[in-house]
Amino acid sequence: MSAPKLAKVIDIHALKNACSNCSLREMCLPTGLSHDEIEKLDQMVYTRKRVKRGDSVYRSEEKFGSLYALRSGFFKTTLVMEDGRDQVTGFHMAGDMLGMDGIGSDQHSCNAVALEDSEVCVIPYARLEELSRELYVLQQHFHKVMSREIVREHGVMLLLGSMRAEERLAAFLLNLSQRFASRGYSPSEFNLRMTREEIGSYLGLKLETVSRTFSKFQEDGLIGVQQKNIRILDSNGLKSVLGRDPG
Amino acid sequence: MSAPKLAKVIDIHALKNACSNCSLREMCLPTGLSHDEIEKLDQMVYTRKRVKRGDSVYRSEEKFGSLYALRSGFFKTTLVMEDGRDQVTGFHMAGDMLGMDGIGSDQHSCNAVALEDSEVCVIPYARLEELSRELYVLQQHFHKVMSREIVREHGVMLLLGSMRAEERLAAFLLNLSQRFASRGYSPSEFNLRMTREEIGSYLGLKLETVSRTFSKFQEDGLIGVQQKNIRILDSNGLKSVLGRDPG
DNA sequence: GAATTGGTTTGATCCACATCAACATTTTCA
DNA sequence: TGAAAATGTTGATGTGGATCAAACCAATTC
Repeated sequence: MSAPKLAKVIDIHALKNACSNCSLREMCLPTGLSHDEIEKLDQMVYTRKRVKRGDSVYRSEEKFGSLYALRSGFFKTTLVMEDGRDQVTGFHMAGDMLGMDGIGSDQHSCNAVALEDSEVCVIPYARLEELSRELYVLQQHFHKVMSREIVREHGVMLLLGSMRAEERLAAFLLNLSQRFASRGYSPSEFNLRMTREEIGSYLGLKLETVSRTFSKFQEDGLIGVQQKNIRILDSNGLKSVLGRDPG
Repeated sequence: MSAPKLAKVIDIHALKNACSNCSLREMCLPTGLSHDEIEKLDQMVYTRKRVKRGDSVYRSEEKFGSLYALRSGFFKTTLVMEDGRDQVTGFHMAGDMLGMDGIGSDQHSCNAVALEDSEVCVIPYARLEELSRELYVLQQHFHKVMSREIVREHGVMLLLGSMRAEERLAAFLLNLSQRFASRGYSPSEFNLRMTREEIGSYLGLKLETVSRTFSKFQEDGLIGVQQKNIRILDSNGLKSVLGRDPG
């Protein structure tokens, strides 16, 4: 694992009205805000960072100062144990918010690593708190974003604690599919940005098990796999893998 | 599993200055607030509920309206899958905040069940949002509480995804011990409020494995177990179980 | 276009934990 | 108080996924 590198900082005042013009405004912070209110956001979100594949926006133990709205690209967040074992705690795509783990202790508690060249909007946290005291809708939306992160993690706990390998992978694929769909991409064909090992880490499985399970799903006609390219051929079939008797 | 029962509602205007006089004010919402500010909280938190063992403060799918500060007692939160499998997602004790899962979708996504007769303070969520726009310290503290819940869940994901049975149970005991300690109880002797099955569900293990592992720890002189009573005899020993080579 | 590198697939074997089963102990409540 | 129900312990056995090992494939790099 390489040392963290400095990501490039871009002044987006040049790109007049950052949030106002952003295609993600319906699924990001501006959700529900009026035009005038979004202009206030624009003043707060005044930098973007390019993050190259493999680099991180923040690392565990680092001082917390900002949240990051993922504008384009793909991230994983990871935790590392003292003995080196590490665990992927999430995969994140455009519109997702990163960094909320840092608020509670004023320092980050995981690493946010780009799985492809990405771009994030930097949201200085103090400014966000300030503005959300002023704009009710912003406050409300921010709370929802945090709450949903809690619920998402509940779901992962259910997956890790109660599901078998096939169920985990099916749930994973269906979740990805649904998230791509809600961003306007095809729910039935997409490219994985992460390796089998990263999928395994997220799902509490070894990479060989992930690979074998992909092959099994393919044999069963549920999906088509070719390296990182996934086609979902029978999404109902995948759904029925969940909660099915083993065997 | 019995149907939810109505918990008893108590008017705490009678108990003048609810939060002001509460012994938990240092670890609950009032943290960091001035005397005058706490008095504003008092106006917001105007009911308490007694919740009997086995009853719940809220259940999955129920409309969300309030958060609950756990004043005394002990809770578990659980998720239930369609096929009936269920997963304990957390154990909660005095000073903890329950219900934040409901904010994102305006309905609860898990069940909060009392493991012993308990008492919660009802915090109407709309009032909390309002007041936290007014009181910076309250806003800040509330955000920290949510963030810490996210971090806690990260920890559980690490546990479920990367640890072996002994490590999980050791981590569980150390966590409980530390939480009792921070509440002024003995970190080295306490009574479990949950069954082996509930521990197992939380840790992604079967109850037999939990029981065997307790016995093993006892043989190794790490803990003393007598049913629900736990004495931690060698907390460093327990710590060294974490991250140790299998065997 | 050969060689290297990082990732993936597949087979053979192993083991940690699940499952099944029997019994012991504690709690509940008639 | 005593019978039934719930919970906990322990042993014997089974199995899903881990581990070990060997190719294979795709993308870089020289």
